[in-house]
Amino acid sequence: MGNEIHNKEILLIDDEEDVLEFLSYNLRKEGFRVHLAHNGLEGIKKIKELQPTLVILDLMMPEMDGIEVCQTVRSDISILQPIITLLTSRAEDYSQIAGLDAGADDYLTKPIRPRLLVSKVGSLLRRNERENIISRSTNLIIDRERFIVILENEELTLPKKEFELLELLASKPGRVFNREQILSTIWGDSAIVGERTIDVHVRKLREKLGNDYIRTIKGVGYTYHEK
Amino acid sequence: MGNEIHNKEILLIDDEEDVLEFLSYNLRKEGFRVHLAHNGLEGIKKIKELQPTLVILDLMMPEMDGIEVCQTVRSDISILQPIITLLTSRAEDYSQIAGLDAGADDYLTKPIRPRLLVSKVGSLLRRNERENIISRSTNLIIDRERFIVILENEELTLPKKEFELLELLASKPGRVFNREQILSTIWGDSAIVGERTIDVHVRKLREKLGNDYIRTIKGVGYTYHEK
DNA sequence: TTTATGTATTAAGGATATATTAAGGCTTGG
DNA sequence: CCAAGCCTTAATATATCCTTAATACATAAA
Repeated sequence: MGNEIHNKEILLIDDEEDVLEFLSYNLRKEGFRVHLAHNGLEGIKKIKELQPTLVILDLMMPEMDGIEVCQTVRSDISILQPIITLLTSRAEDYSQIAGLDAGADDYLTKPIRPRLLVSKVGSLLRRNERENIISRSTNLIIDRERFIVILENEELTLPKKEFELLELLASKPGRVFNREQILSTIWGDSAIVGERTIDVHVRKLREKLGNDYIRTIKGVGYTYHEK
Repeated sequence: MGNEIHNKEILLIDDEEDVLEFLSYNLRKEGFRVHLAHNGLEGIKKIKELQPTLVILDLMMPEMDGIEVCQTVRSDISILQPIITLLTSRAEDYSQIAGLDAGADDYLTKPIRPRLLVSKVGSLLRRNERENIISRSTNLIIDRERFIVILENEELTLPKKEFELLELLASKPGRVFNREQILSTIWGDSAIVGERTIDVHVRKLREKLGNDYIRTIKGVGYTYHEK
């Protein structure tokens, strides 16, 4: 252990020196590249400088608490959005939800166990570099990193929703996704948009890909199918 | 509520005790039979022991995360394959798709709303009651996920009603379904359609499958029979 | 053989789900 | 601030599926 190489920056923001030390010690031991900040303002400044992949952020801090930092970061378009994990004490269950509302991705509960910390961080970072979808038979590549689609050697840049929709459908060629599944995956469980919206995006995709890739199963859903 | 009887095993795998408690409480209240595991390895062990119908699996766990568990389970042919649902945090949007790639069937997003949980679990278990139908002797496969029928290596896409009718008949080869049963299964108990409608759908099926599969028992009903 | 009963077959219309288009509101980048 | 592009909605068009109804056929009972 500790001999894995990580090339992503992690920023820890906490007002308590011991926590910073504890976290950074355990993460550095495993080869993570860790930076520190002692309060919210310094944290935001360093986020802009370092463009970290992951930020671990204490919820309780003087001056500017975790939620505020989170909201500030999320609403600042000049920031390359990091994964944000909140540090909370066990009993503050509601703060977790408030944190998620503010745009946090996950949370860690104190007291923190080193092994859990390390594996969670590893898992969060891994999640960040997802595999591309490649389908040989249809000659389709979905490049998640560059956010482009390559179809029959032609490069396409799709708008976000279209990209996500194609990504979902192509993730399981042949499988029929019903409207409910599509809505909850792409728009979230509290789906606010009308069902017709899906049709429109499908339309756009067909316009760009051709009509042969996405098949409608009337009354059931849509499916991406290999030719 | 809670007075329904479920005879299928559900396994929850999560490293956080509170989550396990929250989930199991809400599911048990509704009469589901719930088992617990605290990490991936224990989870896999219990999957082998219990052969659960449904596994709810946290994506983020120390040691072995949800994706790994999922892949392990899916590639182990000694395991009677359960339905796998991943628990994800809200903002990890694409992990849902990564999860699908890894062989998960569905996912739940944290924070979890009890009602959504219960209804989703119910519908997942129900889905499982009608698994894919495979008949060796007639060379028929009914693939519900892809919503297609494969007969003698030929792929057919049937309209919804025809699909459902064939699905019903083929679920018990040799058994005769009377019109009442067919109506209430496919059209629901508040059947509004005339009986002749069934004949028409049978006709369409015979047109597509050939005349040898669905047999009429005059005055009684229809049956799917092996050759 | 005739009649009665239940099913088969066909075509047409109605019903429903989806396709298509255009427009408006929003966000974003210059 | 304007221009461009994106997302969603709403209105309309289209397509496919479902159902009905009319007629033909088959079988068994009278």
